Amino acid sequence: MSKQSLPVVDLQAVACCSPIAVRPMDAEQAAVVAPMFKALGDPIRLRLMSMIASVPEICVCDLTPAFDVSGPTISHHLKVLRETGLVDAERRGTWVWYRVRPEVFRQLGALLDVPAATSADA
Amino acid sequence: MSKQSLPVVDLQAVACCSPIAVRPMDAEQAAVVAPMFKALGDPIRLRLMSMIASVPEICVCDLTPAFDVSGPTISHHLKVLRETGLVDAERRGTWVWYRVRPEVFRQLGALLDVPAATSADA
DNA sequence: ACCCTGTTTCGACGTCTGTCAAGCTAGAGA
DNA sequence: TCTCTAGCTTGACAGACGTCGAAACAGGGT
Repeated sequence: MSKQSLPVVDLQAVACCSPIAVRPMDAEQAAVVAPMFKALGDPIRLRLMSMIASVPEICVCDLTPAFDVSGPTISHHLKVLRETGLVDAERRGTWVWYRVRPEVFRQLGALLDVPAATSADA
Repeated sequence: MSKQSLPVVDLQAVACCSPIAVRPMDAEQAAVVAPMFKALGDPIRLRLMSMIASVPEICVCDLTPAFDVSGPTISHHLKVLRETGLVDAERRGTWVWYRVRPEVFRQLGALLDVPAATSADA
């Protein structure tokens, strides 16, 4: 479980970024951030992420029934979200609980911010 | 050029969405939005997007030299961004100019917003 | 006509997706 | 404590999809 092996999401690299509508991203930043967007680029993972993000924490047993794919498939997708550092998992007794990593999630959102008066507003 | 064939980005479906940290996304919303995140899920496309978003508009001739891949490859990635509806292209004389579609871009960012006091803050 | 810019086509290669089967962990019952 | 069962994850595989470049094509200037 990722409780004891939290993926090192070079938060520095993300946290120091301005919104992409403000300053172009360099290659290293892009290499760190792209996998996160990629992880959200699958409908199932996006829904998983939204289900996890909209509550403090949620049990896998509540996630799986919401989809038409098998348990292992959900587990695979959750693994992608975990390895990308977007979510954190913890086993408590029989069940595994997932929750978002707010710092990572927030930074990701910050990249897409559109500052009030940006040229992109044209 | 996509000037005369702007991809219909069911903006309704996106615009009506709360941030995913507020309310889980249904399958249809996810199907519309996921391709956009997917488009940003490649380091080259992410950098292209950031270069385009950080200025009012930009010429392909300024984009291509910034990367170590061939012209056709850049063109491929730009096509993905175009077809996803994230950017718009227009030929003016010899060169093609790209610019973001602010509504789409803004809505995408809104999905990742973290409302001030959300449970995700735990 | 010729050249330049950018896109498209096509093919090779790698990566991702989803299922089945097996493995592992935790709690329940004897 | 030992075994049984449930819950999830991991491994291995086949099929689908994405990535990239060489070459061919179209649009525009001169």
